[in-house]
Amino acid sequence: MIGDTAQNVNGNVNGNCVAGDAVSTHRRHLALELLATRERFMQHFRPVLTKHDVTEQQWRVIRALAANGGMEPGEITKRCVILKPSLTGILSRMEELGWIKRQAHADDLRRSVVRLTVSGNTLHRKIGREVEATHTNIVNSLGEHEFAALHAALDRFNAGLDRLGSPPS
Amino acid sequence: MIGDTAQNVNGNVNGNCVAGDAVSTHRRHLALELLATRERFMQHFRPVLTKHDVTEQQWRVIRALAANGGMEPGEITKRCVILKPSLTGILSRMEELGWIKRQAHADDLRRSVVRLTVSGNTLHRKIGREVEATHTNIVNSLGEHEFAALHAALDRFNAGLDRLGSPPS
DNA sequence: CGCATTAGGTTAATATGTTAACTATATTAA
DNA sequence: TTAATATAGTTAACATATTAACCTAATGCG
Repeated sequence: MIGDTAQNVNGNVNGNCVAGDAVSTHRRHLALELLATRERFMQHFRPVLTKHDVTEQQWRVIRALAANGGMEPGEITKRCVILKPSLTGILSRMEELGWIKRQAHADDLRRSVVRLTVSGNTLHRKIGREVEATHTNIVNSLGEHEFAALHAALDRFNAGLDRLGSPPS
Repeated sequence: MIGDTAQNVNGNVNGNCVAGDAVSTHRRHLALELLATRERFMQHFRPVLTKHDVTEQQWRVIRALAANGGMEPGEITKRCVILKPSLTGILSRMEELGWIKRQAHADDLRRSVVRLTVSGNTLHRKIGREVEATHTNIVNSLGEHEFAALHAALDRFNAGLDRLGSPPS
């Protein structure tokens, strides 16, 4: 990835705007940049997860359960940013792997409560150590300020989205 | 979504840290927050795309092609943050829909060049107008500063990742 | 030239994302 | 109490994500 200027067939370089574009093609695309940044960041952690045969989503669920101790699927979907139909399969597989268990809710027969098993907790500690170590390395390399600044910018942006309200679903 | 404090079965609230957690469960998770923020932001645009039966990924490709006029698949994967195996199917479907065409590369028989068709360009202008309008609404509501600040924070963070180099693949 | 290596894309298998429809249970109100 | 409605999860169908293996064409080099 060194020296590939990514010049396309038209002779344009790096997506610079060309005259005559009807719709704005030159502004920055926040959603794409959030995606790209997350992707670059995650690349540092993916080897750790892959090594332990855990998917990103499974790791998110494990971390949420380790932090909260017992959650209903509905809670998990919100905290882990996973849609309900996806979570159904994710939990099924995690249950088969013996990492979690589901128990029925006493009052409401629709609901259930998900918990980490002992081996699930063990897995969390094992992977967690490596993830934290990797994270610490990156923080030390980039500086805590960069992280704090990005978190702060995200907070302010989210606060703005809060004020804006929900989109017309 | 008003007044749901998300209290879990253990009585903990909002994922606050519990005593005795072996691995750090209280720090902020940047990757998750980038994902969540992007998701919340995208919710405002999803209705527009859905209305025109275009997926997020297809829209990214359309926008990239509209801005660059002709790209090789390899370029598209980088700009749109789509892996090669995924792009294969995405381009096939877009070709069937008549939005793009592929032509062979003169020199290198492995490569190909992807371009928007006339109807692909029409679709881009149509959706683009609505997307830009939505975007303008959000910017006006949140203030340009919030966007600029987040973009700047992302830039600085990415610069830090640049200095860090590629992860051990 | 002949061969090993590299690069651009595709295929395959499995997991997840996304929307809509559906089941079972709860809740609400007439 | 009953009928309408709402809620928690699942199922179904298709699109995309992810990794590994594969295929073909191009490159580098002896």
